[in-house]
Parts: sequence; structure tokens; C-alpha cells
Amino acid sequence: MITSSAGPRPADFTDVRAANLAVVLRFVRDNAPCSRADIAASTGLNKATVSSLVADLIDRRLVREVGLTENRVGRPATMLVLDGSPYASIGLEINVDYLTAVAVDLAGERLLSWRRSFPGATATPAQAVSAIAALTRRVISRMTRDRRQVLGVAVAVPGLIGLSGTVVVAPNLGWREVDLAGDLAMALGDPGFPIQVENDANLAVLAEHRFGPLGGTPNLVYLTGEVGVGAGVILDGRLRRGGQGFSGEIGHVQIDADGPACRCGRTGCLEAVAGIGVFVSATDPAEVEPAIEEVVRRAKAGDRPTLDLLARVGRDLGKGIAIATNLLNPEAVILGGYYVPLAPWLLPAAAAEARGRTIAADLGGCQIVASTLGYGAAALGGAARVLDSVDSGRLPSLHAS
Amino acid sequence: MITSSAGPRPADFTDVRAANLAVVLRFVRDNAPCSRADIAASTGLNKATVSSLVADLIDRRLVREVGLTENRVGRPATMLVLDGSPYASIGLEINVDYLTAVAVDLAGERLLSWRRSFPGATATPAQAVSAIAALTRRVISRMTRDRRQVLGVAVAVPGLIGLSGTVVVAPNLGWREVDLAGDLAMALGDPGFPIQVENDANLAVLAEHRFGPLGGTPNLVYLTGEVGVGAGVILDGRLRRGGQGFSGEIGHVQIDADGPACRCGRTGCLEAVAGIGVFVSATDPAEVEPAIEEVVRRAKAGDRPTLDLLARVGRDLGKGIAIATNLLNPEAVILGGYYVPLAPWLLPAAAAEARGRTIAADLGGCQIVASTLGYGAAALGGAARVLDSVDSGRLPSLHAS
DNA sequence: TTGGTTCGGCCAGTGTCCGAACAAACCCTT
DNA sequence: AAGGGTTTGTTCGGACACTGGCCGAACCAA
Repeated sequence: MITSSAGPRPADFTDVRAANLAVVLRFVRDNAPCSRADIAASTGLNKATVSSLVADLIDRRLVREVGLTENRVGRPATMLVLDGSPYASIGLEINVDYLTAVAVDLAGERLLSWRRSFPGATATPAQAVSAIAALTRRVISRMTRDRRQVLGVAVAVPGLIGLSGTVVVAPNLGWREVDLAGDLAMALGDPGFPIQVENDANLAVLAEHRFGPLGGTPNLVYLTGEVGVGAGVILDGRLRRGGQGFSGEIGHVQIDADGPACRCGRTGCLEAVAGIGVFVSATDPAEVEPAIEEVVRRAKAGDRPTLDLLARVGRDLGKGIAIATNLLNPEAVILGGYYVPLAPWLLPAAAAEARGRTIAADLGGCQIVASTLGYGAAALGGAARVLDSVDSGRLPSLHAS
Repeated sequence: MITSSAGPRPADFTDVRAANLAVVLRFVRDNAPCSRADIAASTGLNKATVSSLVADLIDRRLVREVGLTENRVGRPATMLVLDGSPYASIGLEINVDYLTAVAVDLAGERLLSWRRSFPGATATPAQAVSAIAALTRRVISRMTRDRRQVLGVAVAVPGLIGLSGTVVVAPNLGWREVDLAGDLAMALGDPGFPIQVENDANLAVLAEHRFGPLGGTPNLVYLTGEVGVGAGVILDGRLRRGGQGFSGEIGHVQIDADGPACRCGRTGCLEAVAGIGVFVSATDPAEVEPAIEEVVRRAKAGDRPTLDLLARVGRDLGKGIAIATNLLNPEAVILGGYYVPLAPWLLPAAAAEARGRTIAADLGGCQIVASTLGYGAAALGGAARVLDSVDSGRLPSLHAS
């Protein structure tokens, strides 16, 4: 498919080939197992073309034949599936208190999922880079041990990330102007694959877009539920990052002019009134999880002050959600992070409030749901980002190994 | 250029051809007059290919040779320019008190610009449709009289417009569920060109993107300054309309919980605190323009209450702008409508307020400016929309006439 | 065994782009 | 005035990718 947008770059045959390879690859991903004839019939490509494309994909070991159909009229079809085995995509997530690493194969199957503690709040950027590089190296060597070629690494960082992958500022980590992508590439000795750095909410929404129950939905907004609140925005099927990469910073939009002070110095910011910090006064990040569990316990027990607080936070969250629904009209707003365990109590209030504040009827067709991807969503999104670049036509070819 | 996104549609040669024709056409638009050799050098296309593409464009009369260069070493180049003469693109704008019609040629030259009064607030949709159709017919016959082929018509309507072009609700016009695109096509007797209906802010931002001083900027937000306030959002070079087409409804985001009641029933909406209604208590739309002129006069005279009011509205507007800069990080926010004459007083306060409320430094690189396109911006945007479809590869060919 | 059906490979044909060679037109130098 | 250098735009053959049609292979049903 050629959408031929602004870019001055002209098209040629390789583009056609790449586009069609990607079409076939996506079809196999979505409809595996399927035959060449299925692909031809559904995509409109000629049978001969499909055969050629599939042969190419098999050469690159992106696709594999798995056997023949039986008990059907006519010649049996050779079925095709995505071949996950020779490649791996790696996602990392840096957080205040832990690092998460996820690797998936081409089909999206999770190959590993590691979590290790990490002194994000106290480590210097240089120390952090070496810790991250060490973890990445271990993941990479695990992948190469399994004879997998690494397609790329994407790192999720909670903060403002420039388009080139520099961390402009990450308040929770105390970072300013850290060229994480460059430093990491240096520390890894210039590996043969790209290293990307991206905002955590942006990667989390990519994870939802690829792996979540609303996968494929063209317009999605993801809200991170941590001490900070950030948004990842997918519109028309692609992540939208704005002019400098700073989109999605909904956490410091003012929700309540009379609200509490925010750590940013302003008052009544979304994250001050509806961030997880509302439930957790402690500053030690290690205490957040038990504190949230305690809130859940009290809410289940019907503790009135807890339920009132949850309802208020839900309403304030709904005000923030209404901003997104009014301005962007997505098909869904997905709540992530610590909002997930609290969702049974937050969602009704948030949905009601957002509904009342959205000018389009019925939230403009938007549903508000809790994420089902669990804590490593941003890391998983990093892996999704790498897979996205494959899906959009940048197909890998096997190195001599 | 092939971006090969979600669509299952495969690519073939016609796509390559269309993409490259569009590349050449855009290049000629931006660099006219230029030679075939210039095009080849700048786009990377082969000289032979450029010759073939240009011949095709000349056949379609989209491009024209205008003469030879002189006084230069080497063979003189035949210069190419966009040939505006055989085509026209029409934009219409429906407002409470007037209709605007604009026609432009392929190069963006304005061919006509009409404005006629229109009882939008009182007319029934059927009456409105016939009035609009009558105006459109006059524009079309004027174009055909000039031997121009009409490429399309796009109509700007202040309200929620579904993706299919139905007016879901237009409060100022009192419309609900009007299939304007269909009715208009019917009234015009199924002409051979597409008729589109779109939100006025969405079309206005397209006008800015194509004709404004910030033309080509990939991320733009436009704010209409009427009694209602709406936003048009361009991200990554294209209009983003959301899941149902209802994006940009920033007018009813709450800015001040203690603010005045809004006509939507809520309180403190952006359009209640920073809409033009703040300056104009009258309900008759014909009184708006003189009222704004009076405000300008008083502000120029240094009238303290007026200046204070302008400063307050500017600050509230800045709060709304900060929502956009935080969430979308555009390169620019453009103020339109009646904000334009008031801009000298509104802009400083709005910029200062937005700057203080945007988490990214320096507004995330965003500039806040007043539109320079004048009142017919949305109508002009309608024409821009039609031209956009040409630029993205849907090239017209001359009918037998 | 025969006929019908489906699958996938093969081959010629078409359209598009690319590289190289070439003619045309001009300027500048001798 | 003639010739060399420079730039432009066309022509030609080649490469590449998709298309359509044909055919053999493999299976089921009768």
C-alpha cells in the first residue's frame, strides 16, 4: 500500500516488493496457519506473486511451512506460519526501582521476561547506563545462545524523550540531557541492530496496539498509572509524537485549580489529583506496590474513606480522560500501571465523569478499559516497536552466522 | 514514497507511478519554475523517469512548459510550472450568518472568493441545503464557463461531522443528523466529482497547512475564535479526525471549575471563558463583528477594563493552549476567527500562561501565532482538502469536453 | 479408474524505473 | 569562426516485479 505522503522520496520497485512482503507477512501473522492460495485470494495479489513473496520470506526464515491440509477436496495446501525461531526483538523498561527486559519472537511469543531491582532514583546516568547495558548484554547473549538474531532494542524511559532518542529530562530518575541511545550503543560496542529510546507511555500504547485485546484499533490513548501520569497516543494506526517527541504529557494539565500542589511546582495537575501518589504518601518507590495492595484490600472490605477517595480520584481521572476524548476522539482510553488493580473502583466514576464532559454523545464511541498486559507493558511495547518496523517493510535478512 | 501501513492492500506499479507523479507534481509546486534536470537532481529520480513523468503530467495539463533559460552555460533548460488553468477546486463554509465560497486553481491561486449572507440560525436544513446548492451551482457554472474542470467540493460546517460526511450535530445551525454530503450531491444531480463535508476547524487547519506562513509544518493545531471554539489537529502532516471524526472538540474542556455557565450546560468550558461570546453579549450574529471592532478600538485607546478583560481571556486561552501543547506537542498553535483582530492583546498573555503550564521547556518548541488567512479560512481549507487528494496521488485526467 | 477440484509452479507479457549513451543547444576560449 | 566544454533532455537496452494463463500434482467422490 502506497500512501505517498509528504516525503520527497520517490518510489521504486524495491518499495513495491517491500510493501507486498509486509502485506504477506502481516497476513500470515493474522491468519496463520494459511496457504499461499488463501493469501492470494484475500490480498488480491496474483498467485505467482504470492509464491515469489513467500519464497522470499522463507529464505529470510520469517515464514515456515508446517505441513499439508487433509480431508479436503482438491490438492492439499501447504500451510504457512510465522517462523519465530531465528529472530528476537528486545524491549527494556527503566523505572525508579526496577529494570524490566522482555524478548519476543516474530510471532509475538514471549521468549523471556526478566525483572531486576535497580536504584534508578540514586544512580548516576553513567551507572544506570552500565547497569542497563549489562542487562541488555545478558539478554542478547541468551538470544544468540538460542541462535536468534536480535532485530533491535527499544528502551522505555519515564520522561521527555527527544525524537533522536536523547532523554531530555526524566524527573524520577534525576536525568537531564542523557544521550541514552548513543551511550547504550557505545556500551554494547556498536551492535548490528538499532537501539531506540522512547517514552514509557508511548511504548506502552504500542504494546496495547499490538498485543492487547484492542489490538489494531487505529486510535488509542494509554494512561500510565504511576506516581507520574503520562499518555501514549496512537492516531490512525501510528504513534504520534509531536514536533519534538514530547506529546502525551497530560500529567501536568490542570484539573483542579484549587487542587493540591504538584511536585512540578504547579497546582492541581492531573498527576497531583489522580496520580498514584494520592494513595501513597511514602517516597520510597518500593513501598508503592504494597500500599496499593492495601488500598485494594480496604476497598474490597468496603472501607468508606477508601471508597470515597477512589471515587474522587476516579472522577478526577475522568476529567483528564475527557480532555483526551474531546480533543482526540479515540476508540479507547486504556488505563495502565497501578490503575489496573484499582480499576474496579476507578473505572465507573471515571467513565461517568468523562461521559458527562465529552461533547460527543456516548464518549464519541470511546471505551475506557484497564490494561491487561501487566506491569511490563512498556518493555513489551519496546519489543512491539521493533516488530512494527519489521511489519512496515524493513525486513531482516539472516546474517552469515 | 511507500509507507505501507496497516491496510491489507498490496502495492503494484500503478502505485509507484502515482507516487512518483505526485512527487514530481509537489516538487514543481514548491520549486516552480524548474527544469526536468532540477527535478531529477533533487528527487533522486532518473532523468529518463522524470521525462516520462513530466510528459504524463503535461498530458493531464497539470504542468506546463513556459520557455527556456538563457545566459547560462550548457543547453538551455525548458522550465516547468504548474498549469492552473484547466482545473478548479471549490471550498464552501457554512456559518450562522453567511456562506463563503472559494475556488482555487491547482497552484493555489484564488479564482474567486464570494461571501453572501445566509440565515443559518433560522433556516431549516432543507432550506439551507438548497441555498448552498444554489451557490455551489453558481460557482461551478462560473468554473465551467472558464473551461475549468471541477476537481471537488468540500464544505466546512461548524459542528460534529461524522467520517462519512453527515452532520451529527451543529448547535449554532440547529442541525441534527443531516446527511449534507448526500443531500448536496443529490441537489447537484450527481456531478462527476466528490463532495465532502468536514468540520470547520479541521478545514481551517488544512488551509493553514497549505497556504499559511507555517505551511508544511507537520504538527499544527488551529483554534477557531468564534462564539464556539474548536480545534483542528494536524499531526505528522495529516489531519487527524479520531475514531468517529469528532476530534478537536476542545471548546468544552473545563478550564475553570468556578467559571461561568456554558450554553452546553456545563460550567467553565473553554468557549465559555475564552470564546468570543465573552466580548459579545448579543445573540444576533450580525452584531458580533462590530462588537469586536469596538473592543479593538477600546483596547487601542488603552481602556483599562477592556485591557484587563483581554488579559484574562488571554490567560484562559493560554490554559486551553497548554492542553494542546502538553498532549500533542505541535510546532505551532494558530489562532483564527475573531481571535485574529484581538491577537495583539491576547497573544502575550496566552503565550505566557501556556508557557508556564507546558511541561516541556519553551512550549516544546511551539509557537503561538494569529492566522493570516482572514475570515474565509475554513472555505479555503475546503479547497485545500481537494488539492491534498490530488497531491497524494489521485491525479485527475481531462474529461472529453 | 475417471472426473472434478484445488494448489502451486512455470513462463511469457507488460509496465516501470534505471544506467548509459547520445544529440541538441548554449557559452567560452582561441 | 571554429572547437571544446557544459548542461539538458531523449532514446535505448536491461532489470525488476506483478499479471494472466497454462499445466502438473495431489486429493476426494463416484
